[in-house]
Amino acid sequence: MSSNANNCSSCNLRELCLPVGLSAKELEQLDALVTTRKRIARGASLFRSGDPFTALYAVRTGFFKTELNTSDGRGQVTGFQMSGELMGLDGIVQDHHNCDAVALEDSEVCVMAFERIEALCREFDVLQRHLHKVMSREIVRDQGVMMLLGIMNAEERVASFLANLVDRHKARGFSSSEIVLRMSRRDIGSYLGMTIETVSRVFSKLSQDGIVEVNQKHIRICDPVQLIERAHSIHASNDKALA
Amino acid sequence: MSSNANNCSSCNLRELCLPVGLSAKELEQLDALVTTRKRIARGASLFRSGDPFTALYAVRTGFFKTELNTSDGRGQVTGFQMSGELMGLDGIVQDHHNCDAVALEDSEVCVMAFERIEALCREFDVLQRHLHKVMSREIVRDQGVMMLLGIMNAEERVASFLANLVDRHKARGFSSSEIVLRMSRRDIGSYLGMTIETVSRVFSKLSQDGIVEVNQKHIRICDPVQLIERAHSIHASNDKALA
DNA sequence: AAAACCGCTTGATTTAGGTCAAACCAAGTG
DNA sequence: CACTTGGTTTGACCTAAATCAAGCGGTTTT
Repeated sequence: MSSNANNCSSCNLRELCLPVGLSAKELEQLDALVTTRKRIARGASLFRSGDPFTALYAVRTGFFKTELNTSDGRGQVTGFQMSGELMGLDGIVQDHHNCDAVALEDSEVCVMAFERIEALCREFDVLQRHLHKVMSREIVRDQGVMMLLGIMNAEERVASFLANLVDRHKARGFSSSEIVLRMSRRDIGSYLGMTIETVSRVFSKLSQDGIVEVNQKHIRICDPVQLIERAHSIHASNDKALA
Repeated sequence: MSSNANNCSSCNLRELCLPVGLSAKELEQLDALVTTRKRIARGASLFRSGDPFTALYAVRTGFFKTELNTSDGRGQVTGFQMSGELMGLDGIVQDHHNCDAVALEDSEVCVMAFERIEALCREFDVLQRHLHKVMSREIVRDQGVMMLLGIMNAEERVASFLANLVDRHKARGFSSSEIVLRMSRRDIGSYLGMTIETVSRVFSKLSQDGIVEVNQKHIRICDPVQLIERAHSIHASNDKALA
């Protein structure tokens, strides 16, 4: 029994979460990486800003948001994490976490002690390279969000957000036309730097234009091509580029 | 002669750029890290999006911006780098760079072959930890920019930007009250997600309020305390937090 | 030295998205 | 079942910042 044993080598998220191309022997070592699992109930935090940093976490099942909280109680959602994705990289630099990780549904994470990760990385260059790629990917992702917040209008932001979710669903073999939003409009608004009202209005607009069907948290992508169009139009003043 | 020899152990930027607490033997190894130096003229690029990734770069002298360019010719400045700061981390994940690094004045960088960095990190855990901290710091910095772009108004953005520059000048032992902006208003606007006109207006406002004196690229910080105040006021609607 | 140019500032006007307010709609709950 | 409650939608109005436009020093060109 227990075919979903407590190891990475048999995990079906391996290709998303951990490096490919490891030898059998290396894979064995890898299984030593995940020391424990942890269940987080919907609404609870995996870690909070200021908590001591000891481990990285991979989402096994469920869905998370990470957010920064300001002194005045407002917050900025910095990302959403789904199965196979990592959390906690922000904690390395100061040995404590710099954001909150909140479960948006009942979730389970793999706990990987960072000391152990580092030790293994010193032994296996493939794993080392993978860790560096994971961190680099996070940097590139963050820069994409900067771009979104810096130069895109409301419609482009929402379209990018949806297109991105679709991609990540596809990568997991989920339906790419039918997605269920795990986060509230407030979270979406915070992530995209706009109010819930504007998020709602853009959803309605995309719906009117036949690109998506919106039913509360249920989104059907009717026209994925148009969706990507909307994500990349980058203002109306494209004419400058032509001149 | 040549007391500014081609090694890290004698570089006065070491504390910013590389880890402290290395033994003499480790420092020797470290000197093997910087294989070459490279001069970049003002306006020239150190690397461009799409270039193959082979190395990380530390600014030795000068000043850089990194920016993402969109298909339509618009760009988003993602950061400014001064002496001791690293560039190129974005390139690891896909083995090619994901942004352009442009010198804003005649500059010199230390070239550190990434393969060699990784090899040394497998040997020295102190260096390994340092590299991870550097990457984590970049992630935390990026999240700070997200916050800036997501929830701050124009004045807060500009004040944060200036306060940040002041901090980095301090860390280098430069004057903290007198700074020279190396970048154009356009670059500042792009970084802060606003137009050059708005940047200019906020500078004028801060100047009228006696917080700074602005003379083209020369900025005198008259009231650093007030400057930080302005950076953190986070809208006028703080009352919610009190309720 | 006039002219053309470039980056910056300032003013007038417009607009995208924020704010305020009301209604709507599921999902609990007494 | 009426009644909260909390998230969402929609409409009316407002404002911060964008856009449009003009002028202002420097600096380079001719």
